Formats: sequence, C-alpha cells, structure tokens
Amino acid sequence: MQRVKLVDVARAAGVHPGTASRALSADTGGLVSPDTVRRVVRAAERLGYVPNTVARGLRTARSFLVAMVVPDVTNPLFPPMVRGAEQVLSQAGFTLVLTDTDNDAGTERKQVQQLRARGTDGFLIATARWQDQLVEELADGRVPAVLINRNTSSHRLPYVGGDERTGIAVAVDHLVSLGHRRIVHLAGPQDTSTGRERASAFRHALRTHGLPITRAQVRTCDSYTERAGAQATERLLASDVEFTALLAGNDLIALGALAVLAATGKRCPGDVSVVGFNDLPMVDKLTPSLTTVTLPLREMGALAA
Amino acid sequence: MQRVKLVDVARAAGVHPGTASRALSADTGGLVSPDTVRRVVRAAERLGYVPNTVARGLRTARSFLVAMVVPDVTNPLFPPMVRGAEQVLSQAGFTLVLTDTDNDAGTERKQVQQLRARGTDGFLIATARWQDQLVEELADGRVPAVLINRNTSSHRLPYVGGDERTGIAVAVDHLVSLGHRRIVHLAGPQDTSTGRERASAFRHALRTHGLPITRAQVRTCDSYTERAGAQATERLLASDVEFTALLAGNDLIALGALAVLAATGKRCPGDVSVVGFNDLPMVDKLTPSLTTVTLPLREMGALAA
DNA sequence: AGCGCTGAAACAAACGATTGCAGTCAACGT
DNA sequence: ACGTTGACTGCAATCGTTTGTTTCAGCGCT
Repeated sequence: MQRVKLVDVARAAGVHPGTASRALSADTGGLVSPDTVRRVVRAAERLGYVPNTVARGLRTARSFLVAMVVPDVTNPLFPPMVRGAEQVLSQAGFTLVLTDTDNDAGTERKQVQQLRARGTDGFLIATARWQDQLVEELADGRVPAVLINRNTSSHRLPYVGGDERTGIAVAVDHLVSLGHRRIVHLAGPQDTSTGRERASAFRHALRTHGLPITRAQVRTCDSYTERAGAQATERLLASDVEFTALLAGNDLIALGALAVLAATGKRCPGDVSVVGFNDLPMVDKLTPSLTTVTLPLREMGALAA
Repeated sequence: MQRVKLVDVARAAGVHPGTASRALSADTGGLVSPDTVRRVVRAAERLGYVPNTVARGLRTARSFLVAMVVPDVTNPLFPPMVRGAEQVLSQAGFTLVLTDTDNDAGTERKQVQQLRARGTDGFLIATARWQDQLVEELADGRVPAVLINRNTSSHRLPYVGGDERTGIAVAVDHLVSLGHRRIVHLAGPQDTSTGRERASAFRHALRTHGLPITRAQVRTCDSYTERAGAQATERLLASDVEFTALLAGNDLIALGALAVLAATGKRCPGDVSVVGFNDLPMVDKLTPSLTTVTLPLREMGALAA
C-alpha cells in the first residue's frame, strides 16, 4: 500500500478529510473555495498522495475495472482487440482485466462470476455463442456488457463486429474474377455468429453471381482451428465434390486446409485457390481479406454508452 | 452489485455477521462449531452469497489482483505467457490484469502507479530494460514482483526466462554443421537482457567453434521489430562484411531480414541461411528455434514464492 | 437590528467484510 | 459447590473514501 492517505493530505492542508476529498475531485471541486482547492491540491502533490481505489470503490460501488473475456489470447485475432480496448480504457481511467476462458464454458462462467464479485464495471465479451446462457444472464443483470466479434441470436446486448457480409462478398468476387466456378466454403462453427453469418453470406454471394449451390458446398468445421480445418478438408477430399477454390471461415481453418492440400500433392495456387479470413499476421501468401483491427476503436463508442 | 451480503447470510443462519465470516473462511473455520459452519454455509449457498471482493480487499489490504505488464500484446511472444500466467493465477484465486505499455516508459509508469493504487498484490514485468528505474522502485517497494523474459542489470528481482545461451549455441551449432563459417548476428536491442545475453552467447559460441569474430559481425537492431531487422540488414548489405548465414535476435528481426534479402534478390536458403529465435507461430519456413512457451509454467513457482 | 440566505467547511454515516477482544456457558477438576 | 478452563460467538472497531446533513459566519435587505 501507499502510505499517505486522504487524512494526511487533509491535515497538511488544514482542512477536514471530507473537504479534501471534494477539493480533489474534479466535479465536486466547485463546492469548495478556489483557495482551499489550491491548498489541498498542493499538499496532495507534495505528499505524493495516490487515492486508494479499493476504498473508493467500496464507497462508490464502482471499480473502474472492465473485463474482457476471450476464448484464447493465443489466437492472433484477439490481441489487437485487447490492445485497442486497453488503450481506450486506460485513457478513461479504467483498468482492463483479461480473462482467457480456454474455450471452456465452465471456466468462463467461473471467471465472470469472480469478476462480478469484484464489482467489475463492464464486460467485453468475445466468447459469445449463438445461443449463450451466460450472455443472457449478463443482459438480465445491471452491469453493462458489450459483445465483440461474435453476436448472439437474441441480440439483447450491443454488438461490435466487422462487416462479414461484404467481406465474404469481396472474397467471392475475387475468386469468381479469377475464373472459379466451383467454390467450397469451409465454414466456422455454426454456434458462433461469425460462422453462421459468413456461411449465409457465402450462399448469398454465390447466388448473386448466378452460381449453383449445393449443400455439400458448405462444410462446417467444429472450431476455428487448424485441426478442424484440416479435418474438414480431408472429408471434403474424400467426398466426390469437385472444386477449384476454397473459401475458409477464417485464416486458421485456411492454414489447416493448405496443410492437407499440400500433403495430398495439390498445388496451392495452381490446382486449388484458398482464401482465408481475418488478416492474421504473416499470411501474405494468402489473398487479402478483411481486417478486424478497427473493432477495438469502435468499441469505445459502445463502452461510452 | 450482487445484493446478498454477509449480513443477510448471517441473519438467515441466525448468527452474527462476524461469526458468519469466520464460518465461511477456510482457515478461520476451526474457530466455530462444525454445526454452525454447516448452517452458515448452507444459508450462503441458498442465498447465492458471493463475497464482495472490494470490501474484503479494503479490510485485508489484499486485492487478489496480479498485474502483468507487457510491451505489446500484439507481439506473438507474449500471449502464451499471458495465458500461462492467467491459468495459474485464476487457479489460485487471483485475477490477472493485463497492461500493454505500448513500449512507452511513460505509459508504463502511469499504469503501474495506477495498479499500485489498486493494491495490486503482485507484478509480472515483461518490459524490463537492462537499466530500469521503474523496476528498481518496485524492488524497493513491498509488493512482490517477478521479471519475466527480460532481466535487469541489478538482479534485484526474481527472474524467469528461457535459457538464451544454449538456445543460441544450438542455433550456431546447426549453422556450423551446415558448413557456414561466416555468420552474422542481428542482435536485439542492447538495453534488454535478451539482446545482450544472446549477443554474448553468440560470441561465445563462435569462439567455441574456433571461428573468428569481428565487431562488424554483430549488428545491433534498436528494437525487436521487422522494421529494425530490415534496417540492420540493409546496413549490413551496404557494408563490405561477407556472410553466408544470419542469426537473428528474434523472429521478427529475422522476418525483416528475409524481406530485405528477398528484395535484393538473394535466395533465402540458397545464398544466405537465416535463423530466427522464439518459435513464433507459422514460421515453419525458418529453421527451428527455442521455445518460450515453458516460461509461464515456471513462473508459477516464482509466483508462489 | 433582525431575518433569511448563501457559500464554505466540518461532521458523521455509510460501503461490506475481517478480526482483536470480551463475554457466555457448559464441563470439569478438586 | 466453586473456580477454572476452553470452546464458541457476539461486539465493535477498522480499512480509506465519498457524500448527505449540519453548522457557521458573513452579508444584504427591510
């Protein structure tokens, strides 16, 4: 702990602690004479006073803590978001608490509970499932929460995300302009809004181009991982579906697909074109895709509200 | 806030709040009769009591908060550390606070101050410079702190890091076994322990192999970034130093070097061999290197102490 | 001169949990 | 039968701020 407290400052300035408190707070500063304010402020500086956030939090029921819940920090998609959020938050005097749920609903629940006990002032949820019990509970509660990157079916919480539809549309346009006619979508998990949205956008884009769609042309991966992407690709190859291009639900899935294709002797840009999604670092060999980096900035607006 | 508090539980169980407190805490549980404990615990469960961490923190001067300070979450080196730390911490009932200093000493200072005001129970510092004012202050303070990944010259705080020396040695062995004789080291910034240590290890390794060393063979980059790596490589090419292999201070520097080499027409594994350091994801094209992933686990030990 | 009013500062009660201290009561030994 | 012990539990202070409610002095007005 730091040692100097409000009482010390007050004594040094020759005023009552309560008065000192008001003098130091910007919005209650008007209640005390300019002269006293000056005296208190000077004393505070001289003593190196740093208000005790815990005590303040107890009294005001605010913690100036905002939690961000991500499935896995190791996934390169999240660090930029975390970074953006952190900058905005610390600017506004908040502290960012990061929790990695390890893609586990149980852990997530525990963490969030823990954080609520702490009096967390707000939540940024990047782990939302399409049907998400926990999110519903948060929506019921009185703590502000914002969904980021993934939405839920209920739409009860504000949501910040990229424009999946035009992202996918651009990708499909690109492939079509390269002459591809038989495109397969390696969709992300359908219990996430991104997976659903992108799959739906894919179908729509094909229709727009007048291309036929069959059920078999959308293969669902059960997670956004290389492994899942690889498995889906293996199944795809084992089937009799013909294709000249793959549009992956995200870059990790794309990487998994590339690995399998390489292993089975297919040439990457030659025999089959692969397009990813998310613009992970160091994926210059893949065709360009949508960026998610702008999200954290927008999230500020949501947070302010 | 959650509504049920200790008083409610106490009332429901028909005991005094103080007693309820003791009954619920594991180590004071012995002071109260087993029967009462049961009654209180049951009441707490029934009411869904969650202790208010803020209030507890005020009284006990502990926050169960541990802060991790990193220069840039976006750097793939850190997320695994964050992840490892977070798991250990939340296991132990602590909450991880992440702060990204954006490589700026000023921000770092502000953040740390902020966190101390919060009564943070411990710090994990991944931003240490070789000569680091802030670290010294932390060492002077009474809050436990552990350095991770980077050490300081003073060695006053416990440090957790990888074994740079043998890592570099292995890399040099590898290059030498490939027949390389003229190896250049693109060293990391010399105000970090990793940069210094690796450079020193490099010199030592060359000596071990009986290879000559000149000053010009260690080029210092002023940061661990692609840009710095690129610049150093350009300077290297502009000089008259001959070389057949590059050992980069980390993978980002290596990437920068690769880019420049490619731009100037040099073939990557053909004309010049490049070795990185840190095992970033998706760098399969580079020769294998040391992994930093084991750090967070060890850090648990440091933390426990 | 008396009255009300206003601006400024002091007072004290919270916020919710922990904990040293004191009190109660039964059991027990002599 | 009485003092003593010891096991429980109640009491109240405390952590450091914030904030609603006095208190008070000075001032203008009639």
